Amino acid sequence: MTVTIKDIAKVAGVSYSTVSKALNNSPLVKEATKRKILKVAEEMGYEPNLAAKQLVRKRTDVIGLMWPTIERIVLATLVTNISKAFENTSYSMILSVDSQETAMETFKKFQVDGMIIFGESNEVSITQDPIPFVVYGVSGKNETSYPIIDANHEASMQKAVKHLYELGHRNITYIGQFDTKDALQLEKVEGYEKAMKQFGLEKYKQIIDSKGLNWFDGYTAVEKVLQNEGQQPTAIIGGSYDISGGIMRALTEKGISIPNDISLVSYDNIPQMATTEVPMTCIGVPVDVLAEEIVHAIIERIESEERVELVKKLSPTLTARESSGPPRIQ
Amino acid sequence: MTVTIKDIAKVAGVSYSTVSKALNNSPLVKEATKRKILKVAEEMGYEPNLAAKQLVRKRTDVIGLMWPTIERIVLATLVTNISKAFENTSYSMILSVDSQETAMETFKKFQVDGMIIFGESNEVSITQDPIPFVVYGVSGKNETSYPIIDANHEASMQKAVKHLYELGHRNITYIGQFDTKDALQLEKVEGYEKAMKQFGLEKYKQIIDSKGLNWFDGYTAVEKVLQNEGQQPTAIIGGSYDISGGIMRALTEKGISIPNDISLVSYDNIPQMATTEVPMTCIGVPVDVLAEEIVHAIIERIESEERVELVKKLSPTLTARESSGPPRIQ
DNA sequence: TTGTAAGCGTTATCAC
DNA sequence: GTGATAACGCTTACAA
Repeated sequence: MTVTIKDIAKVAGVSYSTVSKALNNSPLVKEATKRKILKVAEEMGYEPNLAAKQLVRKRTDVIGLMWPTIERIVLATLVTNISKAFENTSYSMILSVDSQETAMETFKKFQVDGMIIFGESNEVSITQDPIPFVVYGVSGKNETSYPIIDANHEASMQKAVKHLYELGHRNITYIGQFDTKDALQLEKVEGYEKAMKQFGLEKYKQIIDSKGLNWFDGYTAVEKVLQNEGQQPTAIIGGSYDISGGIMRALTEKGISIPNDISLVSYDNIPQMATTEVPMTCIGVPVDVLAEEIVHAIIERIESEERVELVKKLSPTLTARESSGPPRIQ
Repeated sequence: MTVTIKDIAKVAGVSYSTVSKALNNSPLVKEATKRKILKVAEEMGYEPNLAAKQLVRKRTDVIGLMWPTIERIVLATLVTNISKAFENTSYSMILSVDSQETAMETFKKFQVDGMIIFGESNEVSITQDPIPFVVYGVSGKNETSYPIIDANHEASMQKAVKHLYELGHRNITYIGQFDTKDALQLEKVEGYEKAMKQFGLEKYKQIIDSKGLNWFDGYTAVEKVLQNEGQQPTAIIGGSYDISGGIMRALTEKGISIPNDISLVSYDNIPQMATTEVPMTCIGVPVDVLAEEIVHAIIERIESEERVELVKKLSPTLTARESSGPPRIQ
């Protein structure tokens, strides 16, 4: 038999409402009794019944995370981090890998207090729903009716170029996905272009379309770079963790030393960047920070009345590692 | 305000206990009233309250899936499929990506009816817990106290070799991870060895250690194969989806035609195999079948008393596609 | 500071 | 067939 507050009450010799108060750490109960009750509860192996609690409190302290496309590793890392971030809060998290509709159903059923939604294109259907949520994705230029957490991709590229510029680089090439509808990728490219302009490096500008976001896309793109006539880059910015991994591999195989011959800076600020063949300099919002922000955002959304600041753009960080250094003196 | 059965009762002009019965499709209520009540419920947008239901029924119809390592893609596909498989049942699924302990807590909190656990090495701590579960992983040779769903890896390799043998191949090389503690990988290698022996191909046996399970590991392994002296293989078996992808790429790049010069068969039977550069012949338990079996197993575990058949080994299927064909006539 | 009791939305057991 | 009514385990006024 599972033990309830009534059982505890009997053993502790108090009424069960007192037990309830003690368990909820209410100031209305004397310290001594509180301690005693807590001790008894502990001994009896009491586990609160969420369903009962929920029935009266009308809330679950649970957040649902909607993640329809589980097959991208950077997001996997983010999910893990979000999950961790919740451990320091009074909320816990459940995850659904179903379609938005199915996920919504599940979450409604469990009566989650809020939702985190991954994805760029968000169905309007969601908006009219009463349960609070935040979206992690590209905010774009248009207005939204729902809150979006986004990274400042422009600022990222700006920092990357600045870093390389200050090291002395001028020939800085960007390798990333270009011919796509993915707003995130496009923002990266734009950011690169702006930054190059800002530093007066327009004539050195070179964008290589990796065609995709995977390891191999970076690997093959290097070929294109090397085959290009004219000036060779002294530095490359890779558009994603996977792409940069491929770039690094390809350079190494060709006997091109990183960073002595070519410096490499990668988008995506995740811990895995520290353990690449050559530890990778990277830019982006560190994934743990990102996770914290997302968690914070949804909790605030739930707990506070005000609906300010729909779009939140997070500032990126540049983490310098061995893959970038000054260019070889010509 | 959310609508409850009492609200429905008022509108429909019946008692709320009748509403409850009607909603649960009880035979104790007249067809006519049932229809009326259902209609009213529909119109009022009634959504049952899981917490209340759970409080009295002592069950949730929810299964928890524990998935601590979200960063392997084959498992991602499996999770998606399991999630889908649950749609045809009365259960729904929630997912935790936390450690076993944290996940257990969450699941206890929600009072899930059962759990599916991914992983090979399973802590004993689990075993003494009252909530039913099944494990998906390698069953190995020793006894277990808990039910395991596993694929028959030996049979897979046997089918792969048989397929190639019957096409006329003799020089069949296996590329996979070898120097590892991962029981699953070792079983594959063992299976290959047994199968080669069975078909009298021992002298053609060749195992290439890919060192890892990723795309690039397959890609580089091809180099080793080609550099080997002596007979070149006319067929290769790749140890995983990713490995085989790398193998395929490497062969294509070297101008080696698949399947004309070399046939390729891959482990892992997932839909993605149909969309590789050359559609891939593969072996393994089809992921949808696997999902169905897992779902079936946990439900049975929950609903039936008998505790038979702890280990369940699933039979693999060979799906023939374009990447394998008869060897070129010498 | 503690206890009593109402109520959260259901299901299930009776009686009518 | 249908309707009262007692649970389920908990929180929370309100009373003592």
